[in-house]
Amino acid sequence: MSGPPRPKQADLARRDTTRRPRRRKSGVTLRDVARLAGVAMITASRAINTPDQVSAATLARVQAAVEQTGYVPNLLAGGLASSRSRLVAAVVPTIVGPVFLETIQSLTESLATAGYQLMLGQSGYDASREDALLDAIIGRRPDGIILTGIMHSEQGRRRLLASGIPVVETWDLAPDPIDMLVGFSHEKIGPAVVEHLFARGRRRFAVLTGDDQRALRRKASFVAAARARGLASDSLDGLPTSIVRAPTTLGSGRTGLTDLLARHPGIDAIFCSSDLLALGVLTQAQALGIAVPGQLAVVGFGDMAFARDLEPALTSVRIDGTSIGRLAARLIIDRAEGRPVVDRIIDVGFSIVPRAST
Amino acid sequence: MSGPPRPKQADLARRDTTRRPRRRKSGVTLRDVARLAGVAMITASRAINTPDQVSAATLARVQAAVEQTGYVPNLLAGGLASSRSRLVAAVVPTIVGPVFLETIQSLTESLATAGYQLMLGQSGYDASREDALLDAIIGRRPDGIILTGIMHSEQGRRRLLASGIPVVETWDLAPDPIDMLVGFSHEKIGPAVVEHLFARGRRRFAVLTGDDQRALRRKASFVAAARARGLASDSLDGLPTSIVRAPTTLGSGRTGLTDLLARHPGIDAIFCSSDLLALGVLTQAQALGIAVPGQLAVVGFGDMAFARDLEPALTSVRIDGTSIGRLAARLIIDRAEGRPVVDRIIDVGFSIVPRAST
DNA sequence: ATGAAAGCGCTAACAG
DNA sequence: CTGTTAGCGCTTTCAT
Repeated sequence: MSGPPRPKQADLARRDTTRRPRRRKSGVTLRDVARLAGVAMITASRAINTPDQVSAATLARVQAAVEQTGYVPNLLAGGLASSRSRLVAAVVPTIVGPVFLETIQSLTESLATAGYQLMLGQSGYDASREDALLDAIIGRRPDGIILTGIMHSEQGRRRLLASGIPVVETWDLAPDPIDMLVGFSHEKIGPAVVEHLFARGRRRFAVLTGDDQRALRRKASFVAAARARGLASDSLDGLPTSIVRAPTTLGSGRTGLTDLLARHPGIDAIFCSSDLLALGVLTQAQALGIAVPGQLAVVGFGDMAFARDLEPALTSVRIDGTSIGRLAARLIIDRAEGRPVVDRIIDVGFSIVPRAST
Repeated sequence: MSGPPRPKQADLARRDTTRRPRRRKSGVTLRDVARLAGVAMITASRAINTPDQVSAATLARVQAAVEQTGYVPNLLAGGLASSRSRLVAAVVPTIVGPVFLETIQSLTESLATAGYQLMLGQSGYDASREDALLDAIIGRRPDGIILTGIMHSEQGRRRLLASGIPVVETWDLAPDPIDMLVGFSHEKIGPAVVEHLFARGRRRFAVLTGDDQRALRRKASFVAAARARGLASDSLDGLPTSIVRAPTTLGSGRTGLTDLLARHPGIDAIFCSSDLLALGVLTQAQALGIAVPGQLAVVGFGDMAFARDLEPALTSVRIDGTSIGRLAARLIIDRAEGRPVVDRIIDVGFSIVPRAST
């Protein structure tokens, strides 16, 4: 299996090295383009990246050479040389569950338009993998990191900080952001929903929620607001509550309603932590012959596209996920291009979209 | 605004250059780790990447140095040197619309487990951006590219081929794959659904479909199979059909049913090109007082999680998106690690999950 | 098991 | 506007 002995070769063409040069694996490089265009590599580079810095004639020759060779710049090499990877990382707990989809979508688009690519990481609900994920991300030296959802062990925060990479946290209004922030206050949502329901004559509230941190904070603010209105008892958690495992599903909405009704038959309004949960409640209410909104008012969260088309149409808390994505991308890009970032903390707010279900 | 004049500095510490060396932007490098551990860079590299090749004592020293410095390897540099980026690109038409979510999810997980990251690109429904996206992807020299959905201009195929990057096409069974393939036959689905409905006594079929290529091919195979059964007329398209714009929504399902019913009051079964569309049909049927499955049978596509929890539970064509993602990842990784790839074309098939709606 | 040298392909920093 | 030189941080190749 041993290869042929290395020939003691004629040294005419060699300088003073007996080593075999590393073989080139890939195809066309900038060197080839430059050679073909009859310019220096750096000139070819400028023609491609900053065409203004090059004469029209040169530009045309380089472009022709690119065309002819099918050259595609190696962004790994470019990134290494310039410390600008043109990569942005996004971390989501999980991609299923439609909550962050809009945000990822608009993020991808905004970034692509500016010449950046999105790298996607899922932190899962498992904290141990978070560390490996962070390494994988930081190791690629992205121009920015966008965090959606949880992911803030103190350890993680420190490593992000130490990396020096711009970070945007989203979908929340943390008291002490790592760097930049695009979000809204989960604490303000509960009171707003309470007022909405109260104004429509509801008095016996219940909550059906997933067990993730944000949803639980919305629930807490809902209960607190109800208590302030004198609508929550001091026993139990203050309000009839059913907590289901995240990610929430239509099925857990159905069982959740059944569960709540069994324990608290008198309720006349339910605040759900997702539209999917609310759809489950609607479905189960129909199956049980409970009139919505007649006997029961239902409020969702997220205002997914389907909410308006349900029967009855679903009242929901609307978060503008598209704006969140667009703004987060802008923050990162501004920072990467060296532009001043004016608002490091952006509150996109929320709204309640009133529909037939309340 | 001019900076201070460059000092004509003492040349003691300099060699023969008067240039200012490029400043190091980032922090800890392998050089620092190696120095601290008292070994050569390459040894530190081996300790990190191939620990078996290093003595236990050296390994411990390097690990300690890594720990102490907080070193995170620069994967851009590593990728450039080794021609292995450990990046895999996935192209989806759009991320909203839950069809490919499962696949992306399992792709991300499988890749992360093996030390690879996923880069996400959206081709949109716009062919002009496809080209820019391809450049952005190829430029990063990913170890593999996974295609879901459309995206095959002849031009695009050629560029992918020329790039030499492993490609996996998914969610289809193309006659002439670019490279590798994990999918199923859309053409076999129509006949299977026809048989399913026929066996349940349905005879007057209709189709409600999005206007994307795959859905239209499923529809065509459905119509052809119905015709073979003698259940399609030769007029029109052979069957009552309503085509809505992709991405499909609950709302277009509602209007689609209304539309179909207005033109063809006698239909007793509808094949929908997505579960969301089917949910819309169910919703509208309920609003119109049409009994499902009594008067109308409904079949969806995708078998989303919610299908089983609907009222009535939805019969749907199940595609194992998770398997597709896992298998696609394995193909890419096997190829990247130099393992032989045995099955370049994998048919994951499909199944019909019979539920109450038929 | 460890190391020295030579790049990977590109761009920053200067000098015309 | 164009070119020269020297790296970016890592791994390959060959040698010990």
